[in-house]
Amino acid sequence: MTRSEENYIKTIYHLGDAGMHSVPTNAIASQLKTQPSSVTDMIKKLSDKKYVHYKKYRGVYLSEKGINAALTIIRKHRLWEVFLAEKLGFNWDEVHDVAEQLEHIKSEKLIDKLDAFLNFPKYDPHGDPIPGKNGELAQRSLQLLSSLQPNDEGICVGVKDSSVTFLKFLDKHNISLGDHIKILDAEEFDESLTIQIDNKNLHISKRIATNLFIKPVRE
Amino acid sequence: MTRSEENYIKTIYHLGDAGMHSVPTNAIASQLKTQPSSVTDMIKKLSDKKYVHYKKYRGVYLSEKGINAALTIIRKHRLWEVFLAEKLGFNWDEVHDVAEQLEHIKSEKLIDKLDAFLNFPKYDPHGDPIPGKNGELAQRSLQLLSSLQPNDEGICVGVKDSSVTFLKFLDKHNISLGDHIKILDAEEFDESLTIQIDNKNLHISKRIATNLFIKPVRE
DNA sequence: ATTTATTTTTAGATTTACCTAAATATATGA
DNA sequence: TCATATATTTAGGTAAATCTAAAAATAAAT
Ligand SMILES: [Mn+2]
Ligand SMILES: [Mn+2]
Ligand SMILES: [Mn+2]
Ligand SMILES: [Mn+2]
Repeated sequence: MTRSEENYIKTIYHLGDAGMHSVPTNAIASQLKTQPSSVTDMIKKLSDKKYVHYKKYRGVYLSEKGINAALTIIRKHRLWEVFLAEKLGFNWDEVHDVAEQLEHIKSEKLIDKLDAFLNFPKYDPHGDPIPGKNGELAQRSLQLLSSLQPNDEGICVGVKDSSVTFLKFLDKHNISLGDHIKILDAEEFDESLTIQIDNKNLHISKRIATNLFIKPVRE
Repeated sequence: MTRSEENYIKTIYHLGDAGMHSVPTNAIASQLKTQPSSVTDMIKKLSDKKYVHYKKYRGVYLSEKGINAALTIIRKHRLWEVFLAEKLGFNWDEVHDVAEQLEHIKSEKLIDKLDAFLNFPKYDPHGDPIPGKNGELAQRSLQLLSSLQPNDEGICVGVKDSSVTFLKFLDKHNISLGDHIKILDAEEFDESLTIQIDNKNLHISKRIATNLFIKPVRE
């Protein structure tokens, strides 16, 4: 698999919700910042190679083979992110771009050894689950912070938006994964929330609340 | 710089003895397993970009810019080799191929952090010096084992041939870098040597002796 | 100094991953 | 339903890095 093929497969996986539904050509094009015609070309190649199912004008979705390929790349990407953050001291907003390169290194042994070296982590620095060697994905019961009610409590376990700006915003307000969060008040007007985090009170907008994953804890 | 350009620069550096003298087209072609005509094409590009000095039919040699580029790539290659061997437990005959891929990852921050994580190593697993951030190369006084006389002693600090077969041979006979070696006897007929290593006596052929670097120690 | 052999370059193709512009299919909405 | 808007594909092209075959330059050998 070429680097380009890998990037397409990964993109189709993410856009198609883990290979569940089909993905329109234009969505892939805008994600990869290429022209739709380039996507059509590549889709044909991936289809010939049986990574995707494709019917003209009907979008693509990943085959079993394609899903496995995607999971392998995502596994590598996320393990490298853990390495960069845990071992090299990168901030969580810096790991993604470098991991985009490292994910294409071809060596099964390297990934297995890296996995062991990192102590078989289950989640990456953004709280996303790391697929196992055979593609197993940890599934957690988690909800968006925005869906909680006053007095609900939980642990912050992931970010939905992992853009640099959002991650830097969280840093600025001292919100990190693992933090215990309790909803103190919900403002009906703008759906903003007052939360208790790290024993301090914080008022956050709806926008923020819809991008933080919480694992609820029984009071 | 593209990956291909980097590979050419690195090859020219090695074949031209650290950029000292010029390198014939065919040498580059056979090293990179490409056709001489492909080399000519690339050389023209590298010349346009001022990485090499080139006169038709006269071979190429690296410019100052080219030497710096080469040292950067070699620095990355060797740091990754140290990482693979020291941190991930790769054997020294397995690190090179993976490092060939890792050396092309583009992130200055990554390399600086990796360097620090590894505790600023001066040599790679084969005893080759690791260029510093500004291209400084440690120079040691070292000679080939084959050049020593009976009763001379030294520390084994590097391999000249770092092919998988030679490294595996050394493993088999328990020869590793850092070992103290003393010449017991030199056979004039076939230039083989009897050496004391690790308190055991070993008889080695000329071929072996010309591929081990020794740092002599005063008796 | 010629001839012959070797090395290197040129000329012209090929493959991959892109692109633009035009054609065509699908979706939307009056 | 039929016209219009949008999405997608086709057709034809480009740049990078390769290749083969042929031409030209250099080196080696008589
Ligand atoms: Mn990422
Ligand atoms: Mn991530
Ligand atoms: Mn190496
Ligand atoms: Mn090495």
